[in-house]
Amino acid sequence: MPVSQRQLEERQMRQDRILTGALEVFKSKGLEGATMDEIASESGFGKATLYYYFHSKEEVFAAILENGWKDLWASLEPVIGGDESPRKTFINVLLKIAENARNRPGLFEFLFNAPKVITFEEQPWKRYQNRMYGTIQGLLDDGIKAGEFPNINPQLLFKAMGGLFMGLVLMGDRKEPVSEKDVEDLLNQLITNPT
Amino acid sequence: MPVSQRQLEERQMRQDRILTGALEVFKSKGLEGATMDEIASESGFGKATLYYYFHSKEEVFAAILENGWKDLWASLEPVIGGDESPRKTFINVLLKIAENARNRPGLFEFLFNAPKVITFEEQPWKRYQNRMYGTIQGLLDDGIKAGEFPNINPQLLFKAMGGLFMGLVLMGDRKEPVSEKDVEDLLNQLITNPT
DNA sequence: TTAATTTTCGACTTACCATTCGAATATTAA
DNA sequence: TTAATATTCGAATGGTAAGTCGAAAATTAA
Repeated sequence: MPVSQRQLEERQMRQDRILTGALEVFKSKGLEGATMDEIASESGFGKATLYYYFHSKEEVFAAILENGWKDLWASLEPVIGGDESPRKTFINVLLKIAENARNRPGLFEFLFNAPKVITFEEQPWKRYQNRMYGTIQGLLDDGIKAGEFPNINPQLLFKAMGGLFMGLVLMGDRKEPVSEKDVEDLLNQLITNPT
Repeated sequence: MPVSQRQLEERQMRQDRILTGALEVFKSKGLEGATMDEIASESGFGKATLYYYFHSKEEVFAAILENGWKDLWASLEPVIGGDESPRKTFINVLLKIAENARNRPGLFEFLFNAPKVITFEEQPWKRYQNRMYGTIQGLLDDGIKAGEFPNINPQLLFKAMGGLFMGLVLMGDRKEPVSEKDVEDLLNQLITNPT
Protein backbone atom coordinates (compact mmCIF):
# COMPACT_ATOMS: atom_id res chain seq x y z
CA MET A 1 0.00 0.00 0.00
CA PRO A 2 2.80 2.48 0.41
CA VAL A 3 3.49 4.65 -2.59
CA SER A 4 3.26 2.98 -5.99
CA GLN A 5 5.98 3.13 -8.60
CA ARG A 6 3.98 5.57 -10.66
CA GLN A 7 3.52 7.79 -7.64
CA LEU A 8 7.24 7.87 -7.10
CA GLU A 9 7.79 8.77 -10.71
CA GLU A 10 5.25 11.55 -10.61
CA ARG A 11 6.86 12.92 -7.50
CA GLN A 12 10.17 12.85 -9.31
CA MET A 13 8.69 14.73 -12.24
CA ARG A 14 7.29 17.40 -9.99
CA GLN A 15 10.63 17.77 -8.30
CA ASP A 16 12.30 18.12 -11.68
CA ARG A 17 9.75 20.68 -12.70
CA ILE A 18 10.51 22.66 -9.59
CA LEU A 19 14.23 22.40 -10.17
CA THR A 20 13.85 23.56 -13.75
CA GLY A 21 11.91 26.60 -12.67
CA ALA A 22 14.37 27.24 -9.88
CA LEU A 23 17.34 27.09 -12.24
CA GLU A 24 15.69 29.74 -14.36
CA VAL A 25 15.23 32.02 -11.40
CA PHE A 26 18.67 31.33 -9.90
CA LYS A 27 20.28 32.09 -13.22
CA SER A 28 18.68 35.49 -13.48
CA LYS A 29 18.66 36.48 -9.82
CA GLY A 30 21.42 34.51 -8.14
CA LEU A 31 21.15 32.42 -5.01
CA GLU A 32 20.21 35.20 -2.64
CA GLY A 33 18.24 37.24 -5.12
CA ALA A 34 15.92 34.40 -6.02
CA THR A 35 12.77 34.17 -3.92
CA MET A 36 10.78 31.07 -3.18
CA ASP A 37 7.66 32.93 -4.31
CA GLU A 38 9.22 33.50 -7.69
CA ILE A 39 10.46 29.94 -7.99
CA ALA A 40 6.98 28.78 -7.07
CA SER A 41 5.20 30.79 -9.72
CA GLU A 42 7.89 30.03 -12.31
CA SER A 43 7.44 26.32 -11.77
CA GLY A 44 3.66 26.51 -11.46
CA PHE A 45 3.19 25.51 -7.83
CA GLY A 46 2.19 27.30 -4.68
CA LYS A 47 5.02 28.29 -2.41
CA ALA A 48 4.07 25.90 0.36
CA THR A 49 4.19 23.07 -2.14
CA LEU A 50 7.84 23.71 -2.69
CA TYR A 51 8.39 23.00 0.96
CA TYR A 52 6.49 19.77 0.57
CA TYR A 53 9.17 18.61 -1.85
CA PHE A 54 12.23 20.33 -0.46
CA HIS A 55 13.19 21.38 3.02
CA SER A 56 14.69 24.74 2.16
CA LYS A 57 15.80 27.05 -0.58
CA GLU A 58 19.33 25.84 -0.19
CA GLU A 59 18.24 22.28 -0.64
CA VAL A 60 16.68 23.26 -3.94
CA PHE A 61 19.89 24.94 -4.95
CA ALA A 62 21.97 21.95 -3.90
CA ALA A 63 19.67 19.53 -5.71
CA ILE A 64 20.26 21.31 -9.00
CA LEU A 65 24.01 20.99 -8.59
CA GLU A 66 23.78 17.42 -7.38
CA ASN A 67 21.70 16.27 -10.34
CA GLY A 68 23.76 18.27 -12.79
CA TRP A 69 27.12 16.96 -11.71
CA LYS A 70 25.83 13.43 -11.41
CA ASP A 71 24.47 13.47 -14.97
CA LEU A 72 27.61 15.06 -16.30
CA TRP A 73 29.76 12.43 -14.65
CA ALA A 74 27.52 9.64 -15.86
CA SER A 75 27.89 10.84 -19.43
CA LEU A 76 31.68 10.88 -19.07
CA GLU A 77 32.10 7.42 -17.62
CA PRO A 78 31.86 5.45 -20.88
CA VAL A 79 34.34 7.78 -22.54
CA ILE A 80 36.78 7.43 -19.67
CA GLY A 81 36.31 3.70 -19.47
CA GLY A 82 37.44 3.29 -23.08
CA ASP A 83 40.90 2.05 -23.98
CA GLU A 84 42.12 4.94 -26.10
CA SER A 85 45.40 6.74 -25.48
CA PRO A 86 45.45 9.40 -22.76
CA ARG A 87 45.57 12.14 -25.34
CA LYS A 88 42.64 10.78 -27.33
CA THR A 89 40.65 10.12 -24.19
CA PHE A 90 41.36 13.61 -22.96
CA ILE A 91 40.03 15.14 -26.13
CA ASN A 92 37.00 12.88 -26.06
CA VAL A 93 36.28 13.93 -22.51
CA LEU A 94 36.41 17.58 -23.47
CA LEU A 95 34.17 16.96 -26.45
CA LYS A 96 31.70 15.12 -24.28
CA ILE A 97 31.66 17.98 -21.84
CA ALA A 98 31.11 20.35 -24.72
CA GLU A 99 28.20 18.23 -25.85
CA ASN A 100 26.65 18.54 -22.41
CA ALA A 101 27.16 22.26 -22.54
CA ARG A 102 25.43 22.47 -25.90
CA ASN A 103 22.43 20.48 -24.75
CA ARG A 104 21.74 22.36 -21.56
CA PRO A 105 23.72 25.58 -21.65
CA GLY A 106 21.86 27.14 -18.74
CA LEU A 107 22.49 24.24 -16.44
CA PHE A 108 26.06 23.91 -17.56
CA GLU A 109 26.99 27.48 -16.85
CA PHE A 110 25.32 27.14 -13.51
CA LEU A 111 27.35 24.07 -12.62
CA PHE A 112 30.60 25.91 -13.07
CA ASN A 113 29.72 29.35 -11.82
CA ALA A 114 27.30 28.82 -8.99
CA PRO A 115 29.76 27.09 -6.68
CA LYS A 116 31.73 30.31 -6.42
CA VAL A 117 28.82 31.86 -4.63
CA ILE A 118 28.47 29.21 -1.96
CA THR A 119 30.21 29.36 1.36
CA PHE A 120 29.07 26.29 3.23
CA GLU A 121 30.89 23.06 3.72
CA GLU A 122 30.48 19.54 2.42
CA GLN A 123 28.39 19.63 -0.72
CA PRO A 124 27.72 16.11 -1.97
CA TRP A 125 28.03 17.14 -5.61
CA LYS A 126 31.65 18.04 -4.88
CA ARG A 127 32.37 14.33 -5.02
CA TYR A 128 31.47 14.23 -8.70
CA GLN A 129 33.31 17.41 -9.43
CA ASN A 130 36.47 16.14 -7.78
CA ARG A 131 36.21 12.81 -9.50
CA MET A 132 36.02 14.58 -12.83
CA TYR A 133 38.91 16.91 -12.12
CA GLY A 134 40.93 14.02 -10.78
CA THR A 135 40.34 12.00 -13.91
CA ILE A 136 41.28 14.80 -16.23
CA GLN A 137 44.39 15.52 -14.22
CA GLY A 138 45.27 11.84 -14.46
CA LEU A 139 44.86 11.85 -18.23
CA LEU A 140 47.18 14.81 -18.49
CA ASP A 141 49.75 13.21 -16.21
CA ASP A 142 49.75 10.03 -18.24
CA GLY A 143 49.72 11.87 -21.52
CA ILE A 144 52.70 13.98 -20.56
CA LYS A 145 54.61 10.92 -19.40
CA ALA A 146 53.83 9.26 -22.70
CA GLY A 147 55.07 12.31 -24.57
CA GLU A 148 51.68 13.01 -26.06
CA PHE A 149 51.46 16.54 -24.75
CA PRO A 150 53.88 19.44 -24.46
CA ASN A 151 56.23 18.71 -21.59
CA ILE A 152 54.86 21.14 -19.03
CA ASN A 153 54.13 20.85 -15.34
CA PRO A 154 50.93 18.74 -15.39
CA GLN A 155 49.32 20.80 -12.67
CA LEU A 156 49.87 23.86 -14.82
CA LEU A 157 48.63 22.21 -17.97
CA PHE A 158 45.51 21.22 -16.10
CA LYS A 159 44.78 24.76 -15.06
CA ALA A 160 45.50 26.06 -18.51
CA MET A 161 43.33 23.52 -20.26
CA GLY A 162 40.58 23.93 -17.72
CA GLY A 163 40.56 27.65 -18.12
CA LEU A 164 40.90 27.46 -21.86
CA PHE A 165 38.03 25.09 -22.17
CA MET A 166 35.80 27.03 -19.85
CA GLY A 167 36.64 30.09 -21.84
CA LEU A 168 35.50 28.38 -24.97
CA VAL A 169 32.37 26.87 -23.61
CA LEU A 170 31.18 29.32 -21.03
CA MET A 171 32.07 32.73 -22.32
CA GLY A 172 28.97 32.64 -24.41
CA ASP A 173 28.14 36.27 -23.93
CA ARG A 174 30.68 37.25 -26.57
CA LYS A 175 29.47 36.88 -30.14
CA GLU A 176 28.81 33.56 -31.80
CA PRO A 177 28.80 30.18 -30.09
CA VAL A 178 31.55 27.65 -30.59
CA SER A 179 31.08 24.67 -32.85
CA GLU A 180 32.36 21.23 -32.11
CA LYS A 181 34.75 21.55 -35.00
CA ASP A 182 36.15 24.75 -33.60
CA VAL A 183 36.91 23.06 -30.32
CA GLU A 184 38.55 20.14 -32.00
CA ASP A 185 40.65 22.32 -34.27
CA LEU A 186 41.77 24.51 -31.47
CA LEU A 187 42.67 21.68 -29.16
CA ASN A 188 44.56 19.98 -31.93
CA GLN A 189 46.49 23.10 -32.77
CA LEU A 190 47.40 23.88 -29.22
CA ILE A 191 48.07 20.41 -27.96
CA THR A 192 49.67 18.81 -30.94
CA ASN A 193 53.21 19.99 -30.49
CA PRO A 194 55.06 17.76 -28.04
CA THR A 195 58.50 19.18 -27.46
CA MET B 1 36.50 77.88 3.51
CA PRO B 2 35.18 74.82 1.80
CA VAL B 3 37.02 71.61 2.48
CA SER B 4 40.79 71.75 2.51
CA GLN B 5 43.02 69.50 0.44
CA ARG B 6 43.95 67.46 3.49
CA GLN B 7 40.30 67.02 4.35
CA LEU B 8 39.63 65.65 0.91
CA GLU B 9 42.53 63.27 1.24
CA GLU B 10 41.37 62.03 4.61
CA ARG B 11 37.91 61.48 3.25
CA GLN B 12 39.45 59.49 0.45
CA MET B 13 41.39 57.36 2.90
CA ARG B 14 38.29 56.62 4.91
CA GLN B 15 36.43 55.64 1.78
CA ASP B 16 39.29 53.34 0.84
CA ARG B 17 39.26 51.84 4.28
CA ILE B 18 35.57 51.14 3.95
CA LEU B 19 36.04 49.63 0.52
CA THR B 20 38.82 47.40 1.77
CA GLY B 21 36.68 46.10 4.57
CA ALA B 22 33.75 45.69 2.24
CA LEU B 23 35.80 43.67 -0.25
CA GLU B 24 36.72 41.31 2.55
CA VAL B 25 33.09 40.80 3.47
CA PHE B 26 31.83 40.59 -0.12
CA LYS B 27 34.45 37.98 -0.88
CA SER B 28 33.34 35.72 1.92
CA LYS B 29 29.61 36.38 1.85
CA GLY B 30 28.78 37.56 -1.64
CA LEU B 31 26.82 40.66 -2.58
CA GLU B 32 23.56 39.71 -0.94
CA GLY B 33 25.07 37.82 1.94
CA ALA B 34 27.17 40.73 3.09
CA THR B 35 25.52 43.02 5.62
CA MET B 36 26.24 46.65 6.19
CA ASP B 37 26.68 45.88 9.87
CA GLU B 38 29.46 43.48 9.06
CA ILE B 39 31.11 45.82 6.60
CA ALA B 40 30.93 48.52 9.22
CA SER B 41 32.59 46.54 11.95
CA GLU B 42 35.12 45.06 9.53
CA SER B 43 36.20 48.52 8.46
CA GLY B 44 36.01 50.00 11.93
CA PHE B 45 33.16 52.48 11.51
CA GLY B 46 29.63 52.71 12.75
CA LYS B 47 27.01 51.57 10.29
CA ALA B 48 25.52 54.99 9.81
CA THR B 49 28.94 56.33 8.91
CA LEU B 50 29.03 54.11 5.87
CA TYR B 51 26.00 55.96 4.63
CA TYR B 52 27.79 59.22 5.17
CA TYR B 53 30.35 58.11 2.59
CA PHE B 54 28.23 56.01 0.27
CA HIS B 55 24.57 56.14 -0.65
CA SER B 56 23.89 52.43 -0.57
CA LYS B 57 25.35 48.99 -0.33
CA GLU B 58 25.32 48.69 -4.07
CA GLU B 59 27.26 51.88 -4.42
CA VAL B 60 29.93 50.40 -2.18
CA PHE B 61 29.98 47.30 -4.34
CA ALA B 62 30.17 49.32 -7.52
CA ALA B 63 32.93 51.54 -6.15
CA ILE B 64 35.14 48.52 -5.57
CA LEU B 65 34.71 47.41 -9.16
CA GLU B 66 35.10 50.92 -10.52
CA ASN B 67 38.38 51.53 -8.69
CA GLY B 68 39.67 48.08 -9.47
CA TRP B 69 39.05 48.21 -13.20
CA LYS B 70 40.32 51.76 -13.42
CA ASP B 71 43.60 50.86 -11.73
CA LEU B 72 43.98 47.73 -13.80
CA TRP B 73 43.46 49.68 -17.00
CA ALA B 74 45.84 52.40 -15.89
CA SER B 75 48.56 49.83 -15.32
CA LEU B 76 48.04 48.41 -18.80
CA GLU B 77 48.13 51.66 -20.71
CA PRO B 78 51.91 52.08 -20.86
CA VAL B 79 52.33 48.49 -22.00
CA ILE B 80 49.76 48.93 -24.72
CA GLY B 81 51.14 52.26 -25.80
CA GLY B 82 54.54 50.71 -26.52
CA ASP B 83 55.68 49.93 -30.04
CA GLU B 84 56.36 46.22 -29.76
CA SER B 85 54.89 43.64 -32.10
CA PRO B 86 51.30 42.52 -31.45
CA ARG B 87 52.49 39.19 -30.15
CA LYS B 88 55.03 40.71 -27.77
CA THR B 89 52.55 43.32 -26.63
CA PHE B 90 49.94 40.67 -26.08
CA ILE B 91 52.23 38.68 -23.83
CA ASN B 92 53.27 41.80 -21.99
CA VAL B 93 49.66 42.65 -21.37
CA LEU B 94 48.99 39.22 -19.94
CA LEU B 95 52.07 39.44 -17.75
CA LYS B 96 51.01 42.82 -16.50
CA ILE B 97 47.59 41.48 -15.66
CA ALA B 98 49.22 38.59 -13.85
CA GLU B 99 51.29 41.06 -11.89
CA ASN B 100 48.13 42.82 -10.81
CA ALA B 101 46.67 39.52 -9.80
CA ARG B 102 49.70 38.70 -7.70
CA ASN B 103 49.66 42.03 -5.90
CA ARG B 104 46.02 42.04 -4.93
CA PRO B 105 44.66 38.55 -5.46
CA GLY B 106 41.48 39.18 -3.51
CA LEU B 107 40.55 42.23 -5.52
CA PHE B 108 41.52 40.59 -8.77
CA GLU B 109 39.36 37.57 -8.31
CA PHE B 110 36.54 39.87 -7.33
CA LEU B 111 36.91 41.91 -10.51
CA PHE B 112 36.38 38.89 -12.70
CA ASN B 113 33.86 36.93 -10.70
CA ALA B 114 31.65 39.51 -9.08
CA PRO B 115 30.15 40.82 -12.31
CA LYS B 116 28.45 37.50 -12.83
CA VAL B 117 26.33 38.16 -9.82
CA ILE B 118 25.04 41.53 -10.92
CA THR B 119 21.88 41.99 -12.88
CA PHE B 120 21.49 45.72 -13.30
CA GLU B 121 22.30 47.86 -16.25
CA GLU B 122 25.02 50.37 -17.08
CA GLN B 123 27.91 49.89 -14.71
CA PRO B 124 30.55 52.55 -15.33
CA TRP B 125 33.41 50.13 -14.74
CA LYS B 126 32.19 48.21 -17.79
CA ARG B 127 33.84 50.91 -19.86
CA TYR B 128 37.26 49.89 -18.61
CA GLN B 129 36.50 46.23 -18.95
CA ASN B 130 35.36 46.65 -22.54
CA ARG B 131 38.34 48.79 -23.38
CA MET B 132 40.63 46.08 -22.09
CA TYR B 133 38.86 43.28 -23.91
CA GLY B 134 38.75 45.36 -27.05
CA THR B 135 42.45 46.01 -26.91
CA ILE B 136 43.34 42.39 -26.38
CA GLN B 137 41.05 41.36 -29.19
CA GLY B 138 42.76 43.90 -31.39
CA LEU B 139 46.20 42.57 -30.55
CA LEU B 140 45.09 39.09 -31.47
CA ASP B 141 43.54 40.26 -34.72
CA ASP B 142 46.72 42.07 -35.71
CA GLY B 143 48.94 39.25 -34.53
CA ILE B 144 47.05 36.69 -36.56
CA LYS B 145 47.17 38.89 -39.64
CA ALA B 146 50.90 39.27 -39.15
CA GLY B 147 51.25 35.50 -38.85
CA GLU B 148 52.49 35.70 -35.30
CA PHE B 149 49.84 33.41 -33.90
CA PRO B 150 48.27 30.15 -34.98
CA ASN B 151 45.88 30.90 -37.80
CA ILE B 152 42.61 30.49 -35.94
CA ASN B 153 39.41 32.51 -35.86
CA PRO B 154 40.49 35.53 -33.75
CA GLN B 155 37.24 35.53 -31.83
CA LEU B 156 37.92 31.95 -30.88
CA LEU B 157 41.52 32.56 -29.96
CA PHE B 158 40.38 35.41 -27.76
CA LYS B 159 38.00 33.20 -25.87
CA ALA B 160 40.58 30.49 -25.54
CA MET B 161 43.29 32.81 -24.31
CA GLY B 162 40.93 34.56 -21.96
CA GLY B 163 39.80 31.29 -20.48
CA LEU B 164 43.30 29.93 -20.37
CA PHE B 165 44.61 32.94 -18.58
CA MET B 166 41.77 33.07 -16.12
CA GLY B 167 42.33 29.41 -15.49
CA LEU B 168 45.93 30.10 -14.67
CA VAL B 169 45.42 33.09 -12.54
CA LEU B 170 42.09 32.51 -10.92
CA MET B 171 41.86 28.80 -10.32
CA GLY B 172 43.99 29.29 -7.28
CA ASP B 173 42.13 26.82 -5.15
CA ARG B 174 44.03 23.93 -6.71
CA LYS B 175 47.46 23.39 -5.22
CA GLU B 176 50.37 25.78 -5.69
CA PRO B 177 50.18 29.25 -7.17
CA VAL B 178 51.54 30.06 -10.59
CA SER B 179 54.87 31.81 -11.08
CA GLU B 180 55.49 34.42 -13.71
CA LYS B 181 57.95 32.11 -15.40
CA ASP B 182 55.32 29.40 -15.61
CA VAL B 183 52.94 31.74 -17.35
CA GLU B 184 55.58 32.88 -19.78
CA ASP B 185 56.71 29.35 -20.57
CA LEU B 186 53.22 28.12 -21.10
CA LEU B 187 52.19 30.99 -23.32
CA ASN B 188 55.32 30.57 -25.36
CA GLN B 189 54.74 26.88 -25.79
CA LEU B 190 51.17 27.24 -26.76
CA ILE B 191 51.37 30.32 -28.89
CA THR B 192 54.69 29.80 -30.62
CA ASN B 193 53.56 27.55 -33.41
CA PRO B 194 52.19 29.59 -36.28
CA THR B 195 50.93 27.24 -38.98
C1' DT C 1 -19.01 5.15 -0.80
C1' DT C 2 -15.87 6.27 2.70
C1' DA C 3 -11.86 6.77 5.22
C1' DA C 4 -7.07 7.14 4.88
C1' DT C 5 -3.28 9.31 2.59
C1' DT C 6 -1.17 12.46 -0.54
C1' DT C 7 -0.82 16.81 -2.48
C1' DT C 8 -1.80 21.67 -2.74
C1' DC C 9 -1.97 26.34 -1.26
C1' DG C 10 -2.57 31.31 0.46
C1' DA C 11 -2.26 33.60 4.63
C1' DC C 12 0.52 34.27 8.67
C1' DT C 13 4.55 34.66 11.45
C1' DT C 14 9.14 35.93 12.22
C1' DA C 15 13.81 37.31 11.45
C1' DC C 16 16.73 39.83 9.24
C1' DC C 17 18.78 43.86 7.23
C1' DA C 18 19.04 48.14 4.30
C1' DT C 19 18.26 52.59 5.16
C1' DT C 20 16.97 56.75 7.97
C1' DC C 21 16.87 59.64 12.17
C1' DG C 22 18.33 62.62 15.49
C1' DA C 23 21.33 63.46 18.59
C1' DA C 24 26.20 63.65 19.93
C1' DT C 25 31.10 64.69 19.26
C1' DA C 26 34.96 66.56 16.81
C1' DT C 27 37.05 69.84 13.82
C1' DT C 28 37.58 74.23 11.65
C1' DA C 29 37.70 79.23 11.09
C1' DA C 30 36.78 83.60 13.17
C1' DT D 1 35.90 81.20 22.81
C1' DT D 2 32.07 80.42 19.69
C1' DA D 3 29.41 79.30 15.96
C1' DA D 4 29.39 76.88 11.91
C1' DT D 5 30.51 72.60 9.62
C1' DA D 6 32.02 67.92 9.31
C1' DT D 7 31.92 63.41 11.14
C1' DT D 8 30.26 59.73 13.97
C1' DC D 9 27.01 56.52 15.73
C1' DG D 10 23.32 53.34 17.90
C1' DA D 11 18.59 53.08 17.98
C1' DA D 12 14.31 53.12 15.36
C1' DT D 13 11.79 52.14 10.90
C1' DG D 14 10.02 49.52 7.21
C1' DG D 15 10.08 46.24 3.79
C1' DT D 16 11.09 41.79 2.23
C1' DA D 17 11.15 37.02 2.03
C1' DA D 18 12.05 32.30 4.25
C1' DG D 19 9.63 29.13 6.36
C1' DT D 20 5.08 27.45 8.97
C1' DC D 21 0.16 26.48 9.59
C1' DG D 22 -4.12 24.55 9.07
C1' DA D 23 -7.37 23.76 6.18
C1' DA D 24 -8.95 22.12 1.63
C1' DA D 25 -8.87 19.35 -2.55
C1' DA D 26 -7.34 15.13 -4.99
C1' DT D 27 -6.14 10.60 -5.08
C1' DT D 28 -6.10 5.96 -3.46
C1' DA D 29 -7.73 1.58 -1.60
C1' DA D 30 -11.36 -0.91 0.68
